[in-house]
Amino acid sequence: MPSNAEVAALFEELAVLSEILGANVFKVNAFRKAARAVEGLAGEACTMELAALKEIDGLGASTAAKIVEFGKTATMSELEELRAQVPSGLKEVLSIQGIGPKTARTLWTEAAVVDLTTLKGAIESGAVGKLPRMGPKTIENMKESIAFAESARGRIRIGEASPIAEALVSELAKLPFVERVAFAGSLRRGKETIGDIDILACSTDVPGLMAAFRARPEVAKVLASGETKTSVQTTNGVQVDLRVVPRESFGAALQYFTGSKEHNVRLRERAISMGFRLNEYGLFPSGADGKALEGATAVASDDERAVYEALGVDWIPPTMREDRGEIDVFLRGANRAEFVAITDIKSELHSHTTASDGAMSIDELVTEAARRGFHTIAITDHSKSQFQANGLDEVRLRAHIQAIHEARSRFPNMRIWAGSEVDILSDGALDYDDTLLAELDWVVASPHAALKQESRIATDRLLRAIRHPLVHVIGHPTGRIVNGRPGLEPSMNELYAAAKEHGTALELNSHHVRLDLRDVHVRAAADAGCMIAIDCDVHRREDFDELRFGVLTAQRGWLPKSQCLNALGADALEAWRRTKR
DNA sequence: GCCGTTTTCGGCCCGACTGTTTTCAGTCG
Repeated sequence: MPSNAEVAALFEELAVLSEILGANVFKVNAFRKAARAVEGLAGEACTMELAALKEIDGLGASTAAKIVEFGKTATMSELEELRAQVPSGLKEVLSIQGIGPKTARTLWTEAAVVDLTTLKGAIESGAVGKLPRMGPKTIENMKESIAFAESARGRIRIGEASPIAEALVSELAKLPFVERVAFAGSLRRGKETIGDIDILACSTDVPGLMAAFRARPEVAKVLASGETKTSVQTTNGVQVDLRVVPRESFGAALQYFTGSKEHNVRLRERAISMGFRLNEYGLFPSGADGKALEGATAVASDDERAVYEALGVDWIPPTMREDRGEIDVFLRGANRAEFVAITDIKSELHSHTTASDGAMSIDELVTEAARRGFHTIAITDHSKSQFQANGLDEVRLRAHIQAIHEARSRFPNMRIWAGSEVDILSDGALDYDDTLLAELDWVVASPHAALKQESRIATDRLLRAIRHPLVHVIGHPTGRIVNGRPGLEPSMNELYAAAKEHGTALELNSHHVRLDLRDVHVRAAADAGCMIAIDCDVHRREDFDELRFGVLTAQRGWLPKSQCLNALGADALEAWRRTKR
């Protein structure tokens, strides 16, 4: 069964192709809106009935029918027709900075451009220069953008972008003429990958701030520098944009530059319906004709929270600003769950010691967990099949269990569980027999090998582990690596249903290269009533710091505190553990 | 193509910037 992400990609393609063909921009937007609606869906779109699909905000008769058609026939006839009309290479032409749908269409129809190669040829031959609005400056920019696209690294992982952004913000904050500085954009929203880093600042000396920014040692190249915006490329290839705004607009600008674009569109629509206009300078009353009132004072502008509140909405966490229904949930006075926060996390349920491939001893690990304010730590070294990770055979595991039990007397205030991260073998069997598993306090079962299995086989493999009566948690359920490998692609809905039925938790592995479950999975699992364990899969001391990425992802998945194992108190968590023993 | 406590038709978010223009189209975020 095709995933929602696949269906969303088809609507996105539909949008791009119809855009190139010169379709009504609102129709194009409707396709994009449909893509987001499908992406954010809890259930699997292709299994839903036409009537149910039409009820979804952003889908209508036409888009719902396309989903049904795709579910039945694995094709979308309208998309196939568009694909037949537009050269497939035009999509890469459209992805070049500065080339939009109008230009792409003109290049194609007037200069026979069908991909990047023919575009470069048409520039060299002078054919592009003969087109309307194609002056020397535009062509020069186009050449640079092509070169950049051919060398660009693409999006980087949040765990790589965060340290760069935090270091820059903290250095800029030290400058005497900097009043406020913060990062915004997808980094603030906690997305798993980041395209570029947006930093927002207020300063009493804007030229001085711009100069100081350009002079930072991590800056490799200044891409552009004006009165309100400077763009640079850092030595590790990341683009950073610094935008300077008036102090009284900081809150509105922070809201605006945090996005997402789609969330902002919804918020502005709401502003209009309430007789306001919202932009990056503030929320302003509008006149009877809907236009901005000349010289009107902002209702809210310096404080981001006030912008939301003036629109009758409680402050929405940046992680949830994706136009997935959050504005309705945060309407003032609406009933909603308490979503998990990093301060709620009081246990680590997946960790490794030097017994397998970790860097800390049992005592070092427990000491660090205690220092972080946790009440419980589960020690879960690798099982025997993970020989490259020094996995424990039965004899070593029994000795390790003994050593963990002995550590309890040295840490009377900590609950220390003897556990294992047991491999889920390719057929779904576990790497130890049930007798040994029953001697453990805590069992995390994870797939490590055979991560390219066909979907049905992967589903059955994971279902077998979920149904196993001695398994507490399924660790990094898909085995994907962000920007690395796709991992297993099981039928997630079957996993959620089984996890709910058998009382088995699913892990959200916090490490920024894993983030597995991913945000949309967390949302669907939470809707299905599953319990989620947010774990750091600790190998080294600093791995505990990965927790923030796990919590950001959990918030992006709207995880209620009540469905997060690590947010339970010590006794409640103990009681949950015992349901499997 | 979607949507409706003004609407089933006629709207659909907003401003900055750039390069090309002689008043604005196109792109971007």
